[in-house]
Amino acid sequence: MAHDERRLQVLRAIVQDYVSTNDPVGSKALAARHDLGVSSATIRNDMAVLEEEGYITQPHTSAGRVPTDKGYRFFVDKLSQVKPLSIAERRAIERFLDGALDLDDVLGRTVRLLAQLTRNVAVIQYPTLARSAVRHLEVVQLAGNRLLVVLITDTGRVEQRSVEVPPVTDVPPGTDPVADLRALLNSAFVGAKLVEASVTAVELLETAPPHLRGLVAAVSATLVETLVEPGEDRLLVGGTANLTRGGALDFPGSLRPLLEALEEQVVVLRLMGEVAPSHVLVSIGEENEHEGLTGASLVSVGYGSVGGTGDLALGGLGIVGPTRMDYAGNMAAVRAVARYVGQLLAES
Amino acid sequence: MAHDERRLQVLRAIVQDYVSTNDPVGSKALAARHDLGVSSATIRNDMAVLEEEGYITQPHTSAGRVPTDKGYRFFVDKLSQVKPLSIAERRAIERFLDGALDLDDVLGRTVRLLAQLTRNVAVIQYPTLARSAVRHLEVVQLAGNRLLVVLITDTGRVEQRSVEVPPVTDVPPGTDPVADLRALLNSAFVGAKLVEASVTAVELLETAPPHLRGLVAAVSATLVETLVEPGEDRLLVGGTANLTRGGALDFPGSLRPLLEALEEQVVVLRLMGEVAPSHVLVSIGEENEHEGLTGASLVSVGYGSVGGTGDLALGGLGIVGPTRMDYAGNMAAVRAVARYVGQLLAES
DNA sequence: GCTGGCACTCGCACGTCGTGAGTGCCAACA
DNA sequence: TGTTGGCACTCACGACGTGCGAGTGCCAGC
Repeated sequence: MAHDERRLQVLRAIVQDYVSTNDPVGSKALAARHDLGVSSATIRNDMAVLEEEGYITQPHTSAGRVPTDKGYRFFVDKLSQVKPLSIAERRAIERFLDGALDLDDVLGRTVRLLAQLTRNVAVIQYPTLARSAVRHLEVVQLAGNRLLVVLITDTGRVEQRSVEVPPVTDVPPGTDPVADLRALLNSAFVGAKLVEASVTAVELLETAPPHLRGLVAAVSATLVETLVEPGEDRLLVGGTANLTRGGALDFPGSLRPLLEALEEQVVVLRLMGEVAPSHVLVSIGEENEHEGLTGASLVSVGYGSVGGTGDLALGGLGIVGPTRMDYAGNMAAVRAVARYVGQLLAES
Repeated sequence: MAHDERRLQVLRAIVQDYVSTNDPVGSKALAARHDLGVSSATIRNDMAVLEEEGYITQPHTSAGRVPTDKGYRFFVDKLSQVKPLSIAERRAIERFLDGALDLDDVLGRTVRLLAQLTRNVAVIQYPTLARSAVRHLEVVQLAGNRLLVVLITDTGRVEQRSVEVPPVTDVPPGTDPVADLRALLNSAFVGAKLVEASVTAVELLETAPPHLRGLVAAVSATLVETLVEPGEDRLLVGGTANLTRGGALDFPGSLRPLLEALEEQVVVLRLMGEVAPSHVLVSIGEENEHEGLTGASLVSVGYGSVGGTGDLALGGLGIVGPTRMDYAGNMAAVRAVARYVGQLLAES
């Protein structure tokens, strides 16, 4: 029907106008700013229907209309057109990210870049341990019966854990248990995916020389814990200052809960969940379960790719902002940055 | 003079009342809440003098008085009495920090603890590299001619750097340059303070076998850069949600500049500068040079101690909050936490 | 099914005004 | 000389009233 078609255009126009002006948009203004070919009266009728269907709402009688979460959702799914990045933006991405050396550096630059590009809070997850492989393991003796185990993954991530180990007995003369342990661990784990580590650990324990078994058991246990627990994934957050853009308008319930949610990284990590590099995930307002985020939207996507299918990501990155955001632009920015980061990491 | 004495008590009372109520305090309320033994009229006279001297000011005619930065400064220097922590607070510190294993864990817990205890933003600096000694160096071959160098310090801090190295020529048969490099670096650097590293590096370069000199030079250069540059010090920030406590009252110019300053860690790091474990440093409002912090105060102190004199700290920790804060309480909390963290780190 | 017209609603900005906390000054007192 | 009660004055703030105007819903006509 021609009706439906136009109604959707009205919805699109409302979203666009509201996002750019931050004022509830009325039928008259809409007719003036977009040539929809109909009068404001007709638009009013359409708006009434849209409101009845729950896509828009009015803050108070005789104010303009504002999109609801459902309205944004529809806009994102059906109405928004891919918005190619400007050349300046593409350039900014390259200029910003080229020259990064370490993983830390790459992620740090990325988060700043995304925050600047989208003028929102940017988040990036460290490459998830579960999908990484072991490049090297280092064991250093600490005071007492504690060992420091340093894990270096093929993505360049470095994690350390302090491990309490049982005392070693029956050491064959002329050998160094720590050095032996190091050699043993490396020969067993290097090159293995971390998901397989628990299996490897069991095998290793059986074949290890008796006097090292205590050490191997303790260290393996820590390694396995470290990666089974998804809470161990780390998140980098940047651009929180952007939350204050637009005064207190954007986040009515004050931004305290939002800041809390961002500090409790788990919340955001769970939301980003299983993002794939191929598909930008948008989570709008009330769709977010955590209460601190119910007034915000998250746009995220996976970066890097693991395995042949390319549908597993090394980690996720994205932005957090008011529901009233430029979804099309932000989706494009997030996707472009993720792609570039993926390339960068693949090179090293 | 008895005069002066009483005037100072008036100033103290004003600071205390204002901090707890967040309302400009008038002569009458002051006379009612504190028994200063004089009437409100007399207090008015004292207030006039205090205002003339710049310790207090009135937001507008016929409102109460509010302390100026100078007033807070005087209060902190001369008037505040040490406020011992409650038993509950001491307990909280122990409960919160005991059971931490890694350095990361200790610092993470500390920052959360401080934020919770003082209800402000907490910051903690990683143990500064310059004052740490090398416990171990690890070298891992990356793709191409890149090496990953991992530095483990005696404070448990782990830092990695990716180093571009020149191709190695004239490798004697049967030797592994990377393994040789690792052995060489460890025998030279382990146990050495990082401040002396540049000297050590020069010596090492002279004695190294010719075919390894390129590698040694590149890696040493990176190591030296890493620690000479104080900007490499890292900062952990927590409790930013506390900035929103008290609505927009506390930070009139909105908290955007403050959030920016906190993200630009350098700013805070420079402010904490050379904190000693023995002395709590308070930096109030306009005393802070960085413009984002001119509406805030920083209370910081060093933790851990290096060398016999005990006046060099491993790093600093502290809190950032509105100038209108409970200085006495916060100074006590910061000092107590720092002392405890110092103990924790000394044990390991 | 679209349009212009019209009556109606109601949040917001603005001006007025009373209130009260707080001040400065002064004369009297110790 | 320092303290006190008294008094006139100031002025931010909140309550109240009001006009404006954007926006709406509805209806008759095309």
